[in-house]
Amino acid sequence: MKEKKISITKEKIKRSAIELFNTKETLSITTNHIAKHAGISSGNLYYHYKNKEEIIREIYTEMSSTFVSFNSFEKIATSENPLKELSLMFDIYGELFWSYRFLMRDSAVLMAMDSELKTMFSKNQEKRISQIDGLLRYLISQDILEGIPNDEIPIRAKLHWFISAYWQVFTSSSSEITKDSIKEAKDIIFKIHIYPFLSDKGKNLVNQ
Amino acid sequence: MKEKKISITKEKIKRSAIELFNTKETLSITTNHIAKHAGISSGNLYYHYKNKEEIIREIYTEMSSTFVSFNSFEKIATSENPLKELSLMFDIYGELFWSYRFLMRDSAVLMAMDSELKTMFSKNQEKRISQIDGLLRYLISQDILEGIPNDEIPIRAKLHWFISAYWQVFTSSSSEITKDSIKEAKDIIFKIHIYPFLSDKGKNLVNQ
DNA sequence: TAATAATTAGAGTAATTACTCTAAATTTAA
DNA sequence: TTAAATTTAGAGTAATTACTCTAATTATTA
Repeated sequence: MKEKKISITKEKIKRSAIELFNTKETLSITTNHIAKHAGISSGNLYYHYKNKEEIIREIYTEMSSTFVSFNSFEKIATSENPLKELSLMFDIYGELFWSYRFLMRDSAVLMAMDSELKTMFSKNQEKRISQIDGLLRYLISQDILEGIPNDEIPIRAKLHWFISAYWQVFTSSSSEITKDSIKEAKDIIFKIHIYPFLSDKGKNLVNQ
Repeated sequence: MKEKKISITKEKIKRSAIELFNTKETLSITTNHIAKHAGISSGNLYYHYKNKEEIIREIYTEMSSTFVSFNSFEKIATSENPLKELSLMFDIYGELFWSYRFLMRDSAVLMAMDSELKTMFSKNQEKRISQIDGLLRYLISQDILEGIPNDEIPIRAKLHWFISAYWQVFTSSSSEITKDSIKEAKDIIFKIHIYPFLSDKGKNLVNQ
């Protein structure tokens, strides 16, 4: 079993990159900036990372696996109050999206610059959408949601993901991303896309 | 009254840019590519345009004013069947979005590279959203739509715009933009966000 | 301790590409 | 027809920035 040694420097590079990307214009940040901010030389940065894209991809992978670790259909399915559980899960995602907000905000830009990242993103996206699809079906099967035509489920799943993932792209076109703008995406999904389809049982769960 | 003389070369540059941006990766297209495709020299291109961004901004302005020329609240408000009129208008927008699809697809990238374009885009966006807001209120006032809480109108207007303008960003993250993917955005707005709120009167209008 | 391996600095390179400059060609005006 | 203005070509520049290379330092191991 090969042990991956965690290099402190490598970690420092990643953290610096996240902080700079989050707080400045992603496009304006060069590898030299990242190295400087990490307090190391440019050559050293390239000793740890093959190139700039690799840094970003590693950050994406980090966020992605954190996401997956919090993401559990079982937890929702076994909960007494699946809707509340879902809401909590959204709050955790919100924190995550905030920590890695440049990835959400500039996803389009980053994908345009790195096709490998685009592939990763796109694959991940498909998984999330089919997960949402399954979740909607589950909530309907449990008579928590009602009145959603079966043939609308796929497009609704797509739409939910679209809002979760792209609302920050939209927001950042006219203002800064804030924790509130992240919460806004959750609100849209719940208030506009879930609550109107609550069964009586579902309504009770929400009011609990 | 100063007459703007239309330069054939300038026009040729614009058309070439649109075609290249639409059909290739926007980021990969250089001014040299555009000049070559237009059959002129690079120096000539810069005689007509101050810089690359100016070309893109001019294309954006062109699309924007075409949009506005088709965009008429009056036409909807005076129509016997406002919903059908709205649907027709969406089809025209769809054509427009197709012709300038790189602007929709890569809006985030382009804005990241040109803050002036971002400002234009953002101002335009605000106008569209308040227009949609007004339209929703009108349809409600005419008892065509019902059941939409008043305090939800602003966020729904935002959401409608978001879907119209950003669905192509989402689509292009996993596949090519097609006329179908543009139509999909319309379908989502109508099927998911309008039809469920149709009054009996509204339903009749749709079935006409 | 000596030898080897891993890490680091930082100067320097290489490639890209937006944009400039000048002189020539063409068009317009007088 | 000649002078002036506009348009064009294309070679060349300038600036940026991702990335390389080498030599030195530090850590590890035998």
